[in-house]
Amino acid sequence: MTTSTVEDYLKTILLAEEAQPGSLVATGRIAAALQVVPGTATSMVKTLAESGLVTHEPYNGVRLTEAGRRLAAHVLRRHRLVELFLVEVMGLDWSEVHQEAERLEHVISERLLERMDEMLGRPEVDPHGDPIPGPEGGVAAPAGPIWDLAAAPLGRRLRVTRVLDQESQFLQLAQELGLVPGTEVVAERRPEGSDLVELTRGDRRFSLGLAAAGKIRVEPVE
Amino acid sequence: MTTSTVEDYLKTILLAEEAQPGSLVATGRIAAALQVVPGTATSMVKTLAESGLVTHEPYNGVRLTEAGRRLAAHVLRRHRLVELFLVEVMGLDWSEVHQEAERLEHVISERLLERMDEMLGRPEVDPHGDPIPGPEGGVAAPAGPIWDLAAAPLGRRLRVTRVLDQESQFLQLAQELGLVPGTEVVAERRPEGSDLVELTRGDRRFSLGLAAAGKIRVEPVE
DNA sequence: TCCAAGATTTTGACATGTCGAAATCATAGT
DNA sequence: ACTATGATTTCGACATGTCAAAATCTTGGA
Repeated sequence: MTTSTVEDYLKTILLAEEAQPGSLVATGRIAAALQVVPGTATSMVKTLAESGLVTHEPYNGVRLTEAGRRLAAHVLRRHRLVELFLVEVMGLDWSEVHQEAERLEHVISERLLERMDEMLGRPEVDPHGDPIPGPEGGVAAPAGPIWDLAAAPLGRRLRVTRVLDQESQFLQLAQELGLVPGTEVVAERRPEGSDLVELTRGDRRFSLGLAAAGKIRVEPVE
Repeated sequence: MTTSTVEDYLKTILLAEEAQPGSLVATGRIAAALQVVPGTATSMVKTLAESGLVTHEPYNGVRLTEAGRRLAAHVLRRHRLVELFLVEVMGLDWSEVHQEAERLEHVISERLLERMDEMLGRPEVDPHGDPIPGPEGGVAAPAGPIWDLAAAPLGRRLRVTRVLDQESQFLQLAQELGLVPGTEVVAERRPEGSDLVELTRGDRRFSLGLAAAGKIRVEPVE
């Protein structure tokens, strides 16, 4: 049986690999993400390597094996289906489901997971727009260009597709501004040196710092 | 933070106290219920005693303190609300929810628990008829006589109120026979020395061994 | 009363996952 | 080409929860 600690490490490594495709994941990044000291991450990585879930190049980094990737994708599937379930069925706020899912993802049976998936209509994304891996671990590839509000062209109609931050504080802000997956916005201007972008949503105007804007993925409407 | 191991021990002790009100709980019973060797239960009991959750009379047994009882009741509340939720909302079979709840009970937040309670209409019993402790730990006291099918008077209309076994095999059998909380049966005869009771439910007749019959709680109808 | 059988506790050991601190490695900048 | 800096690894220690086996206690029956 894989412990929930192992599941957490694998999930973290998968997310880091997706953030930087092709490169090895540094043990330091794993340690930071899981809030443990670097030595702890190293020793756990060695354990994972002995179990054949990752390959470890000492002093260099780590990469999931096929078995590790499969397991990690399955944890992520549970996490994201649970998040969507908590929002859609239980009526919890999207800013508070991450933590809950963080614990539930380790104890949900296949059977219960299947029921959730069925109730939700085989969804492809969670409340934050993050793709939900299928039962076999694959994710639906996004079509079209990948923009965010810090880089998307000005003056075009854009639809929010994804919010890349799980902090409840940021999510509450995004919700207040209406920057949730599905809503439409236009990036009007990025004044030189201002480090922010001016947006309109319907007839509301507001601004967002570029760091925050970079966490809001969008796609062109039509 | 109380670990889920501690929660399991407390819950086990609470159930054992309820089964034999007034008497101390033997460490051996705890060990058997939790599938650990006796020495393990002893050392855990000592830990619980140091935390002020139980009082321990060495070689004699253990009893929950007020703090321990409150915590245990809360675990039981989570367990039973989750069971009911899984049956009512998720459509799982009552014979398979116990194991699932056994894990979920340790990771459900207060918030999610409250949502479940609300969705279910503040229920008082779980799918097996077991009472659900309130948020403060109290349980609704059953009114009237407490009978089971091994002892209930013959020839009277009886309503099943509770099934005292969580084994999925037994629960499946009970379901096939229609011996689930709410249904009506009559105990017709208990032939001398036969070790069984003959029952009717509607126009169906069947028999049940006394050991099994003793696990089916009933109350008189009107 | 005394003892044997059964239950309980004690003891020493182990697995897991963590930390702090020392040792080691990689590499950017001179 | 060297070195200082930052990242990584190693090492020893600890907490939790478990087991196996030895020691201890309780108690019913001769």
